[in-house]
Amino acid sequence: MQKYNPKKIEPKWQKEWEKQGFYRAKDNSSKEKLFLLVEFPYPSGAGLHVGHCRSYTAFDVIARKQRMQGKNVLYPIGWDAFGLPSENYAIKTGIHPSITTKQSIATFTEQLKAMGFSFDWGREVNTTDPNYYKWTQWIFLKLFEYGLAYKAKIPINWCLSCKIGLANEEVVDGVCERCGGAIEKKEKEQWLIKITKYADRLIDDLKLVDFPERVKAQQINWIGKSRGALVKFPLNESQDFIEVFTTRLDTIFSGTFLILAPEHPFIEKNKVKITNFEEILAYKEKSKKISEIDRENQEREVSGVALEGVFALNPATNEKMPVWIADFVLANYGTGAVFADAHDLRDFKMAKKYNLPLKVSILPDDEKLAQKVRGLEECYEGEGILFNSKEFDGLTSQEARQAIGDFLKDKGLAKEKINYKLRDWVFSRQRYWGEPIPLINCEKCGWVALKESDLPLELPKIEKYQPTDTGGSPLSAVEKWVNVKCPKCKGPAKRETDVMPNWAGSNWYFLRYCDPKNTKKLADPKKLKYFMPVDWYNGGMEHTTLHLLYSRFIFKFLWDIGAVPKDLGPEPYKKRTSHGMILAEGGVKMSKSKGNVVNPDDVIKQYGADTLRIYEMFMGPFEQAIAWDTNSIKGAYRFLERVYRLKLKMKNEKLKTTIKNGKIEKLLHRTIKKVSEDIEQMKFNTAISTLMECLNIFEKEENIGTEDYLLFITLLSPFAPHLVEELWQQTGKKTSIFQEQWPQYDENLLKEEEVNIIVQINGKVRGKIEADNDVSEKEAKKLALKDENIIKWFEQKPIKKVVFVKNKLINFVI
RNA sequence: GCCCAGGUGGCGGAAUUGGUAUACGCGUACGCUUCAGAAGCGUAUGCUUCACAGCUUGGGAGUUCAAAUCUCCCCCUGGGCACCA
Repeated sequence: MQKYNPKKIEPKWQKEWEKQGFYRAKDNSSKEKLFLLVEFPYPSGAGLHVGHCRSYTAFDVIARKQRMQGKNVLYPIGWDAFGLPSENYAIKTGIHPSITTKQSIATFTEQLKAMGFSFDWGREVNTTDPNYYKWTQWIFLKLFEYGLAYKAKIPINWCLSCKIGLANEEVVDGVCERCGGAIEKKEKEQWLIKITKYADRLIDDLKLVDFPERVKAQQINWIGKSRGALVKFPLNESQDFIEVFTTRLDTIFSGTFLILAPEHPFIEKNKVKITNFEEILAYKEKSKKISEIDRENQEREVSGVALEGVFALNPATNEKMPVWIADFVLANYGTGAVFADAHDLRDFKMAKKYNLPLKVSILPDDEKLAQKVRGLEECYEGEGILFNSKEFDGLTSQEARQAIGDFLKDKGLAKEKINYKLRDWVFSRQRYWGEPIPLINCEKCGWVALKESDLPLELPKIEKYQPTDTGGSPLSAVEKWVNVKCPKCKGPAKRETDVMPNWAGSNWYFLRYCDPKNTKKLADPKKLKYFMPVDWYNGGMEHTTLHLLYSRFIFKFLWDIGAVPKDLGPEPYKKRTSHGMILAEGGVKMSKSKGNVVNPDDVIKQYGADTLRIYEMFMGPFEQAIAWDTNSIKGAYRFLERVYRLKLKMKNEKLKTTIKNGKIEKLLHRTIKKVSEDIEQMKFNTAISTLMECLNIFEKEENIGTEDYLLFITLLSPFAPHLVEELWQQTGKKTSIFQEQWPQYDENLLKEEEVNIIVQINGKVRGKIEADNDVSEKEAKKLALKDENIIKWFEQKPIKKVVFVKNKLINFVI
């Protein structure tokens, strides 16, 4: 007997499908389009991860089904290939990143093809290809042209021993990730992008898209919009003032001192007045060493130092306020200064510690709590009724914010202000393996953009990938490349040597898929108009804040300047979903160092790609993280083997195609409905369990017609495409299963003629009766009371009440 | 601290419009097949009990004829955000 042999059938059909070009999306089609987007992988040396296989299989299932439903599906793939691992590898070995990248891409391609994914390989993009990054650079020049890219000095994490700037993610537990050395904040010139200009739109337009609520919440949270006021605190005996941002203007009457961030420019400016300047400098030095990550530790005790010799005035009470510095006040949020009062826990702790004055101005409703608050036994941070606030006494916090705001505004001491947590986006990296920034710095003309015709500005080949001692990019050592003539005045000038961050290439790749070979534009507007927006974007949770935010921003910008057609609307993605991670056995993360990485190649070798696909779709809910279980793969393999054997069994027994089996027909229509609906809702695990149930019945049933069997395998085809194609063509079909129509179900065939009705007594299940569909209450009652097993429970007691649910149950209350 | 998701057999999970809890799969046991093993097939499998029956969806209370599903309180796990003024 022939055995199910995936090793033989899988490569055969993969070749055949590629030859036929089934999966090419057509640029011009009268069909409705469907743009399915998965996050393109970083081609690492480690090879394809089983996690990639999970999400790519999920969308492959949807793509295959939707094609069979008549859609022109665009399901593309590409490579997000700039990045640190290749560069670090180059530093270690001297092998150019372009070589390692090429090798990795070749491996990934082979692996993806072995999975049988129906990608449109004709549209492959690669962020490190000059023909691609030409347009990444073009977008940067547009940002520059529209004044959204600017250079500024900002503090970065500086590793003292590696002499290199680190991203926040590279600082682990306050020390350098690579060498474990100390980190210091250092000011450095960086290119920044004014994403803050789009903050409101990035919040408001979330109304237009279908993203999970938590993803929307994360985006909103990251942007961190808060409404408040800017308040001026005049300085004693001076015209000067300190400006403070607050959202709690209602508490201003309890403001008893001011706290500045240690980095606040006020300190340097008022050097002369401050009598304990040495002490201040020491504190500043100390706080420099505390990284952002350590600041997150709330258990840390509050600390601070007074600026001796300086006083401010509370604009509401005119009372004198000491001015302090403390490291819990952040220089880059608000104005880098706060007014401290009894209604903020940190301020409260600080006042207690250093014996600073405290005053209460808000009282809670709760009398008992109010008593404690009044006695300064407890810090009350909530809203309440004003107290100790002159004419504003008795107002609610909300009313008071408005009233006090108006009062101070009249005196010119306050104005409304909306503040954002979102910072402008640092767009420079002092690295090699990234897109060169296409700008030239001329002593006379300043920053000058390259002409569009001079793009792409190719990354020069170099020998040394190590960053320079001064923290400059490795490119800054390539003098021939750096020293150029100014495009404007032809005088001596220097290229920018920083490169773009990883995000640059992934911000807009979905646009390039619509028209990947265009040399004149980033993509033809006509093609964009047809394929965009992305109908459904799936990716990892780790990208739902930054990548999503950045790419939404870039799309909006391109939309604003007319680089993408206006009628598309301001959002690139209609719908976003996230897949759960695949963990190693035991629920820990897969990692090379732990040696628990599952290689998809090994699974394919042992069981075949179809088994891996079925297993990963069946293992659990798609959006949930789940641990790998080697044992369970067998179940997926057994299922496919049984499907294969059923075909053989049918052939041997010479079953005819004409068998009409009402029971099986009904089963199939129920299965069509459930599988079709489950796929669209990404409930792949229950879709497969429904198919398994169907097979279980098929195996027990003698009278299965070929037509029934073919319908069943059609439903299985998106999950196990190779096996089904093989079985399909073995029945003598000359064309591919994937040229077929997706089956439709008949509403009338979903109903059963007979139903089981549960009989309950006092809510407990005591039996069940078989009855015709839609049986009446009266009839059901009669049937139930005939049954001896049910009657015995009544024990002569009278029936108080009967609850009847049609086709489900009858409950007697006695 | 705040926000979100979740807690169901030995395991992954199903059922959330309130209406048979444990579908489907893994594992386990026994049997068939085999020289033997692997694979396969069949049967059983929530817990307690010889049985009758009772109990069971993190814990507690409540609403209801009826609760995994709804309400309240508490506990735990995972994820995100966070000295944000």
